Amino acid sequence: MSTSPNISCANCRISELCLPFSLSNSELNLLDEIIKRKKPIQKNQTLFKIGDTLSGLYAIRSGTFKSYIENAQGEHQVTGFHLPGDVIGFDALADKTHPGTTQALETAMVCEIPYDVLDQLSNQIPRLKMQIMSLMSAELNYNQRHLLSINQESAAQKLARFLVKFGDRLAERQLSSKEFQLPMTRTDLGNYLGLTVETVSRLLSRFQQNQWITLDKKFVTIIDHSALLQLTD
Amino acid sequence: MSTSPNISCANCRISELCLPFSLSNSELNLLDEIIKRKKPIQKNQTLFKIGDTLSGLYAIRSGTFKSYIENAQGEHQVTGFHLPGDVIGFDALADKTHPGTTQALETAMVCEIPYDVLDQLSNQIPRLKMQIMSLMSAELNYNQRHLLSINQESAAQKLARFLVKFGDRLAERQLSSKEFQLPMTRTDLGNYLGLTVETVSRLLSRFQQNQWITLDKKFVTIIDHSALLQLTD
DNA sequence: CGTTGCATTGAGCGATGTCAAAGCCTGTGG
DNA sequence: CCACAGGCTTTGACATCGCTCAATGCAACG
Repeated sequence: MSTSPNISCANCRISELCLPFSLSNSELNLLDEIIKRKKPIQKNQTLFKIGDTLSGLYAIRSGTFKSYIENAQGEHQVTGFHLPGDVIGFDALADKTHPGTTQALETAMVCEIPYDVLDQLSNQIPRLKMQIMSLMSAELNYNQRHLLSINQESAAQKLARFLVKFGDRLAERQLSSKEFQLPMTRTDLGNYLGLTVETVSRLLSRFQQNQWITLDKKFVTIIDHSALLQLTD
Repeated sequence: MSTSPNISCANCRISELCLPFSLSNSELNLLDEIIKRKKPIQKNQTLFKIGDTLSGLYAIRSGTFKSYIENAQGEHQVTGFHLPGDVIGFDALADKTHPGTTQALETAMVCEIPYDVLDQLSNQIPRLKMQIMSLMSAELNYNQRHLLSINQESAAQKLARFLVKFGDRLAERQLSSKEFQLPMTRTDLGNYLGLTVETVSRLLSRFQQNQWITLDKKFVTIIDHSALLQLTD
């Protein structure tokens, strides 16, 4: 089954990721009607920008994205990387405006869930409302864990944890947790982890020397998973 | 008007903070019926602990709290400080279990909004549902900004920003943004900001030497607000 | 009045940032 | 198809900010 533009929610292979709750067929069909399938988004194109009015939430069908906010001087802070099945845009619900920019790291497909219709529909389908709250809650949790890592771990620990977690997220999507592409640049990765590019590069080299991973540009193979894990706790 | 245990939502002086949306009187009365007013929570007592089953959300009527999560070794990461009017517990919605502990920093009063009733009521009052999502979204935003500060700013910048922001949050509550108690220990503050106690202590001393603040134990007076602001951008 | 937790201050060091240079891809246009 | 430009990555030398370790001070409380 492909992720072609015209597939329905009921048949979408990532529906259990983006809205992983047991909706009835009739509920799924309701949802299906409101979802807009957008045309492909090319690498480096933005899905929305800082200050854009909230149009809707987005479920990623394929491809990966990064999100970032800016400080007063226009410097970026990468706030997350998003994979197929992720739903993004929750941070815009508060003031109906996106606080950050979300940009494709490779060609991607998304479904838009228009905000106003979602609002109505979540009244008709209580489970949908709960599901959205649950996703937002999970994001809060994820960010808390990230803060813990950022604040308390060494550069090597942060990077090792990132690699393992990224693999875990891929595994949830039936992909290999041990062999994968890192879709982001070293700079983006360093920015996310609070490290400089140079540190990221040096550490990746060291991990490779230690025979913990192999590296071919953006392609990572985790050889010694337990060594990485051990570093993180 | 006091924050006595038996006051109704309609008359609560912080209702526009904890649920700052225009509910009709009948809606307010509905909300009023479900809210449990808890007995006072003493300093160092916990409101809930890591792993506790979600009972409900909590609106703080008076007092302050800190929240923290733990890593595998039991080390704490302070994830936030909560003031009157804040609603906490959203991070437990995902798996109906609190991922962290919330502890009173001084004697406090809270209202509990039982989860199951909230769930039902949010179906009857769509605006309540939106309000909750909005609060969660705002928390996501706040955490993103915190990450930016943690990752990109120097120790002095982080601390200066914290002092200004804390003052701002007090101002939103009609309290002085320039003269206030820091309810947390230096250790908690350092932990939150990703700094050691010693660094926090040294910086506070330096800020005082620079005539930017005065310090008397936990009581802070901001003398040169603009100097602190300037440091942060 | 002793104990205990919290805060302050100093000295020294090390992890990570900064600065610099070179190499390597990728995409583009001739 | 090749040459070039620009961006990304790697590696090295060096500097420094904030951490670690240690000691002292201070206040609250039993």
